Amino acid sequence: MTEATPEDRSEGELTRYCPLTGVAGTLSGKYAMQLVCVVGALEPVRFGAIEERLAAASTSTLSARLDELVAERLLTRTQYDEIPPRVEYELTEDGRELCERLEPVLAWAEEREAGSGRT
Amino acid sequence: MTEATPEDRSEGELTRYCPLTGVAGTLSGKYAMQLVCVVGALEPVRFGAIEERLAAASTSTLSARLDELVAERLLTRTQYDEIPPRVEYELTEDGRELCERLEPVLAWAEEREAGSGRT
DNA sequence: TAATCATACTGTGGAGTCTGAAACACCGAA
DNA sequence: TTCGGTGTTTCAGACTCCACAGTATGATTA
Repeated sequence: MTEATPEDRSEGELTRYCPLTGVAGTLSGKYAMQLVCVVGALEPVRFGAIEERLAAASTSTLSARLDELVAERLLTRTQYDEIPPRVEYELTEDGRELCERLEPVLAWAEEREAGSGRT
Repeated sequence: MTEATPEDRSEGELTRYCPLTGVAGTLSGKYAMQLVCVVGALEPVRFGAIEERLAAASTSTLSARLDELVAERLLTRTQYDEIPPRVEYELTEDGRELCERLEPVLAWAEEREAGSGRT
């Protein structure tokens, strides 16, 4: 019960980052963050187009991740009963909000990769 | 070679999100994002303090994640040869940049968890 | 007619990675 | 001698990912 160090670090917030539920957990999946941004950039976008951009991911992984994101209501899946089948993904409003916040992170990460002067 | 659909989506960017190297990969680890922000908020911070904030993660996971982040040069580890041992983690400049971009994401995610009106 | 194509997945097996509980190492203090 | 406080490492089990093949439908082609 040593609650003697609340660390009034002025930062103020410091909310409980603990349980990693919902979005935070979903975003830990491989390609999840990229996926959100890819959809955000191309929407409405079909499965095949996503595959092209994220060529490194397997279809099953993509499919799973997509399902998770839909379950989290970050994006919507619209299926057109045509032949051949067509499915389109779009961001929900929540998804768009997330995407906006995520983009700076990814952009920074890529830039960092690029200019990673090894020495 | 059907390069007929460059999708001049005006968004302009659309950089290759493909290989998921470096930071993007590291951030996919469980608690990685939270970890960066926790260190950012409390630095310089000791291992034990991190554990308190991220109580849901095990020490080994934390340790591994910390190592990865150090390897990515997102944070520094300073070990003091005292008894009992003391180790302090701090953000590097890169880490701080990342943290700044990450915080909006996490804040939003938490907020969303909180106000997840089920209907 | 029969074979082929296009799309968006789904299923399988195995390889690989990650996880948490507990044990470990250290040495001063009691 | 036993204890206490730190941070790291071990280990077996759980989980995730990948490559690849297969499913379904109907238009198109030979």
